[in-house]
Amino acid sequence: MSTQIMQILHEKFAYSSFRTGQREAIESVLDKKDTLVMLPTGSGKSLCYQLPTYLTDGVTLIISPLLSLMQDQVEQLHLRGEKRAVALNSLTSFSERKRIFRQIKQYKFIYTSPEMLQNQQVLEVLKKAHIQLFVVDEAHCISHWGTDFRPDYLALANIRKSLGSPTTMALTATATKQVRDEIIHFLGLDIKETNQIIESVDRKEIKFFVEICEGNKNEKLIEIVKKMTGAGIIYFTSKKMADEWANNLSNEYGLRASSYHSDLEADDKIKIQQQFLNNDLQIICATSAFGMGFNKKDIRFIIHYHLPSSPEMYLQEVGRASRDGKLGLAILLYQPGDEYIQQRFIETSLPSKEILTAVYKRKQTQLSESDAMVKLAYYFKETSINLNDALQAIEKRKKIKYQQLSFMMQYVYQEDCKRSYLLNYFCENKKSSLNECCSSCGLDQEELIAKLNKMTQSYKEEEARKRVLPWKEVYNNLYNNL
DNA sequence: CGTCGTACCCCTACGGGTACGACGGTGCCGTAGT
Repeated sequence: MSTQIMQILHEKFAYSSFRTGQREAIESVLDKKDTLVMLPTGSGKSLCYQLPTYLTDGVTLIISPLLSLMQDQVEQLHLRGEKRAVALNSLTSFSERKRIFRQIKQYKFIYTSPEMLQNQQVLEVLKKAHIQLFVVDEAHCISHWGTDFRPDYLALANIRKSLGSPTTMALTATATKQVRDEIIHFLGLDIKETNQIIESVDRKEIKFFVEICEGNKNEKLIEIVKKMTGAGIIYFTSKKMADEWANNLSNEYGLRASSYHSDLEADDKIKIQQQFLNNDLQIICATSAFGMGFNKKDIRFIIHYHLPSSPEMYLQEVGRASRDGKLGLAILLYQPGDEYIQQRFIETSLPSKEILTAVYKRKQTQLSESDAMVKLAYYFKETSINLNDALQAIEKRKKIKYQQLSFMMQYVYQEDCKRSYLLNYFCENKKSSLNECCSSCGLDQEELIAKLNKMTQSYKEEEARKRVLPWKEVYNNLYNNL
């Protein structure tokens, strides 16, 4: 088996060795063990399910949170010469869907959404397909989004069961012990039998800073951004602010900036990502909509204008910097009162007592079942025998969210090592004694920025060296100079 | 918290001031209607 694995790695993926965790994950599912894999972003998680797919009969079903992610993965497989990959979602045309249904058994990789699996026709077809590996990509979404605004994520255990309980693999980059337990729970896996492959969430190359502002946050943001020459993301908690700042930075300060949030059309999202990748844009002013599945190697700074909802969110967003393994800067700008937005989100994102009561009393006339909040209420109804239990469960959820928020507040005011504090949340200890670690460890921001800018400069020079003039251009230049 | 929209007031006319309340974020799918 071992030589077979290496052979596939070489032939299909053109790699000669594995990165940390990959081999273990692959061997685990080949051994038919349900597996939870937590590897840092950009460490090749898709290989963990793609490779074993080639060593088994049958189909691998991948549940993915975003349409763009599905399209991306399918495209990459196609480019690698794997034609037996397909995405089954709302973008699939009726005729295409019919064709997929007809030849379902011929595919090796089927990508779909949790919502799509609620469609009985889709499920019936998949039942016939002999799914041998059930994969949940970005599995923290089960816990984060499922319990929040995409309740269909919570139905995956039943789906999995009705597909004959295939070997299951959940992949994520950041999940606390609690979130990992929830993933296992909502997939209907046995916690003792599930093999967990966990790597550290620490990204040593990213340096943490917190700036506590007293009414001068805007000036502070400008001050920092003006110094930066490399690529960066500024995260906001409001779409409007993201738009305003993107305009402000480009019109007033001549920076190449654009905003990114859920109001954008899919085409524009792709366009902006592409421009950022090509360094046609230097700065993205984004809401939390930006980043999942996005892989730009040389992002040098991540600034948070608003307070993130949790340490997980913060590490996810910050983790988009420094994929090249070189230095990166993470700055959180905090102004007293910033936590109120998050508090409001907590208070309004769970079903109210009124909705819950209506659901329990089946007063369906006033309820639209497509409403995520109502669906979530139904979920609480299914899992709690009576209304009081459900209300208590909701209170418990709220409490967890408040704990996460208060952890971020403590992070802001933490005078000891910021990194250690974040790692503690993930039950990890800071391994090496990093002197150059964070603002609490006495790291100098100016010096770091100078280093980052130097790095960006050498990147640009390298790119310029690589850029050899195409012969046509050379010819035209010569011709024009005659 | 900060911002923005709306209702209301004043009391006669269209407009300015203010007080109060609402809102801020993440994505699938399907269906109605163009």
